[in-house]
Amino acid sequence: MIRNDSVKPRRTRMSRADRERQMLDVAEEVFAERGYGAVSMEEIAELVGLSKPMLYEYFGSKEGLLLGVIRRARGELREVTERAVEVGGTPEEMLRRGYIAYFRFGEAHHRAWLVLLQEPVLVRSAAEEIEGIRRQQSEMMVGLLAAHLPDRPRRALEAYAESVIGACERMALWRARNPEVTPEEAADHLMDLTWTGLATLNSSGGSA
Amino acid sequence: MIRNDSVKPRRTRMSRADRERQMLDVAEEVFAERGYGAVSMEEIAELVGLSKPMLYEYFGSKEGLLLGVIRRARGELREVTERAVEVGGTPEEMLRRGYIAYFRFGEAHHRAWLVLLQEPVLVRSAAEEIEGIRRQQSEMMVGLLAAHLPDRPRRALEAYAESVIGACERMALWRARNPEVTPEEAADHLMDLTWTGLATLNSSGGSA
DNA sequence: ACTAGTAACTTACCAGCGGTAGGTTACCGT
DNA sequence: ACGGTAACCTACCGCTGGTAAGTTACTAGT
Repeated sequence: MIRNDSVKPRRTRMSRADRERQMLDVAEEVFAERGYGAVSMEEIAELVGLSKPMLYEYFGSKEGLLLGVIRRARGELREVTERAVEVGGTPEEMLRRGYIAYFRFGEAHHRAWLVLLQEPVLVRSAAEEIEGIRRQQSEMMVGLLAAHLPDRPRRALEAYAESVIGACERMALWRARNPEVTPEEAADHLMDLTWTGLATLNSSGGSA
Repeated sequence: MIRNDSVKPRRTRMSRADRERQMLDVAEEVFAERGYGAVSMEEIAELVGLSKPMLYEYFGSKEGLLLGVIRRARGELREVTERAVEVGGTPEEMLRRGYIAYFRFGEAHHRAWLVLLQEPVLVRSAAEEIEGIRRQQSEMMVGLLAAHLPDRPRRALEAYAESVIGACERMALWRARNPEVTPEEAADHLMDLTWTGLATLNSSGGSA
């Protein structure tokens, strides 16, 4: 049988792990670029250079694929922020370093970032999965706050943690619209709000 | 021709405005309950008691329907918070009243609320629409802050506003998981964080 | 070097969804 | 009584997510 590689190019077979990473890369890019709903599985498969059923073998469903993308990105983010916080120092320094790490991650992985911030709540079945990761994020934050505010009830600390995370996410989105703002600057603004507080901000210096 | 009303019940014809409101009510409930992706237009039409093309005549597309739900809810929310802030008083009072109004709205319209917070990210066009409304939200917040912090550059005020909005949204989601937290309590926590600031929080009283 | 096994990959299909064209029915003004 | 029009329906289409069943290429054992 004659092979015509120019029409049907030789598909290089890959190991499970490599293929999976490649699929996630493609999905991440295209979800971020055009949105989950606007991209078909067929199209993703074509971009990867495979046929659709392969995606389903690896991820089970379209939701599963999105979930894979989100999980990977969240994992990397968690690693980065935790490392930044675990250096130690005063609570203020830790908080600030955490903020900076968070925004730097957004800069470096900015495609993954968009997916992470914009798509997660979509998937109903993924809600629990996401919830777990969030709880980790929140736990870390609560731990940090507990060291600094030992007298506060845990409920209050949870509320602070949740609010801080929300502020971070929104700030990251704002930064995406204002790319000239550096991670350090963004962190300064957040420190002004969450650390110094609006009350004392008009008398003290704060960020420029 | 013989009419059998028990099989095909008499559909009460309604005026444009009434039908539209009814459609939005149904869509809001079912989107919140099961998620945008898990509900078909056919099903919504059936719940309304009409056939599918009617939905398309009114809203153009499924996205359009979601957009309608979101727009209505956002409009109501904006109205409520603006009214709460426009009463005047010190910046601190205004901010606190704004928070409370925000969380009270979440309690009163809690189905609409879930749609509002969770679904926009899914649909691209909806996300853009939302962005506009958010900008209004942000504008209002910047105005409030500008009165209190006249010396800050506008860029910083924008950053604060954005962060505060993010904190609110996240806090609302947290409250959905902890229903025993009252709107006033949630507002107190947010005031602790954004007004008093974490730095001064361990020495001053703050919320219980 | 030949075969057997298996893991990677494909073609070909389906049900159900969003969306639409074109016809039908009930209400209103005259 | 009778158009006219606005509300409404039936019947269809193309495409998408998802799957069953078969094919191809790499690998290990002899």
